[in-house]
Amino acid sequence: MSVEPIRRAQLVEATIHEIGETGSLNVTVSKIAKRAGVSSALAFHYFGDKEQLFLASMRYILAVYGAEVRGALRAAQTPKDRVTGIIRSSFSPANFRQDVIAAWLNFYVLALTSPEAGRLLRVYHRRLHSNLVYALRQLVGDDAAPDVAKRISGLIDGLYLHYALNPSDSDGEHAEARVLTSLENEIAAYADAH
Amino acid sequence: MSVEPIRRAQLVEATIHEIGETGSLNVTVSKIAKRAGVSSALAFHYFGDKEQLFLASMRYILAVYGAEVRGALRAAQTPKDRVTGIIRSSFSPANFRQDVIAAWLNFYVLALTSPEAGRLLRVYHRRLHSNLVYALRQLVGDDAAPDVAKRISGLIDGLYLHYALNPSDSDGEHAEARVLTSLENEIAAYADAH
DNA sequence: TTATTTGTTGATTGACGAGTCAATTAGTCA
DNA sequence: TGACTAATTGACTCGTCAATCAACAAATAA
Repeated sequence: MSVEPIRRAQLVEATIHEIGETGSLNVTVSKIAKRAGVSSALAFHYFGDKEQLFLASMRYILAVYGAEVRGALRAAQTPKDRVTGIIRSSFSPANFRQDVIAAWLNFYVLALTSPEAGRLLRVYHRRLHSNLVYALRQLVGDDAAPDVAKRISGLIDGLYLHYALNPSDSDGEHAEARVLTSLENEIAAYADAH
Repeated sequence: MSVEPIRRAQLVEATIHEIGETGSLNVTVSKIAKRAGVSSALAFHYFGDKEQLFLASMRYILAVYGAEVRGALRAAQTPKDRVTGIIRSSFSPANFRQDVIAAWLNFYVLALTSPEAGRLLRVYHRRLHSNLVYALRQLVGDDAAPDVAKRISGLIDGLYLHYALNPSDSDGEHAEARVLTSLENEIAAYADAH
């Protein structure tokens, strides 16, 4: 069988590592290729240009995250399990690796100008939102679910950002616990209203 | 009187504009200088290097934001006014300008590797946090205030991010309203507990 | 007036990096 | 074996850009 998928995976992983080390997209394709053990020309051969290489890396990160969420949803017994599963997946160790954090922040910046990056990001947001809405319906009602979902997902991303930028003052578990507390607040607020 | 402060301000503003247009820090000092109507050499003369020029721009943005918050706090009559004032300042039009958004996101990326940027960001976070805690004490009690503040500030940054990256699906007022709703939830949760 | 400080720039450099391409090697299969 | 395809690279191009510096202009002081 062909080596292409292997090389692609090597290059994607090298890209993530390299971005994690320098903290920015100012990484030369040569360095990435060297880390992957191939020539830079090969990276261009398989990915066309640097942006595509980075986008492939982001798709990989998103795929890993998506798999984790699906696993949590599959294991969930109750509606609440579903929501907490999504939240916990968002704060899983995989997402808190230094290189994954760096990739995310640079992805945000890229999304400002690259239509393709913007699309990819919006797909992720929509999926997260619809997963949350679906799980929240039975907890806070059909009407409130979309708004609650916005608040939960906003909090997830905001606390993730805080952690990413100041790991010393809060760890992943803290951040996760904070979101879960907000979830309780939301459920309680709904219960009161009924 | 000397022209230095004028030139510095021109360069800072030009930097912010230029970053807003390209969406990234990949802006040449020459372009910035040209927009400011001076030579690139002058920019280096006044700021030393590119990073310092960008950090000066961020300090400017933070100063504008800080002034807005102080104004809101000064005008506040009740504890709740104080909190809503902070929240509203965070979502003020000044913060939603395309160039300010771009500056913020790039600032986050830079904070990953530049100690000076990291320090500056942490100063901002601490100030926001302590403002919130102070205002929240009378609303949710001394014990809960710090945790509530973390959730509110997380939500502010998260929703700001969402707006920044997908302006079509939510505008600034929406985002602001969502945070205010969460604030009500927090206050209600505290009231119930007593 | 001359001397001195302040403001300013054009020209230059040195390093780097994305992307290309012609050429080589390794693998496949008839 | 030889012919064909896939995988891979070294060397090169072309452009870019941060940073420097020597020199010039303008204002200010003596």
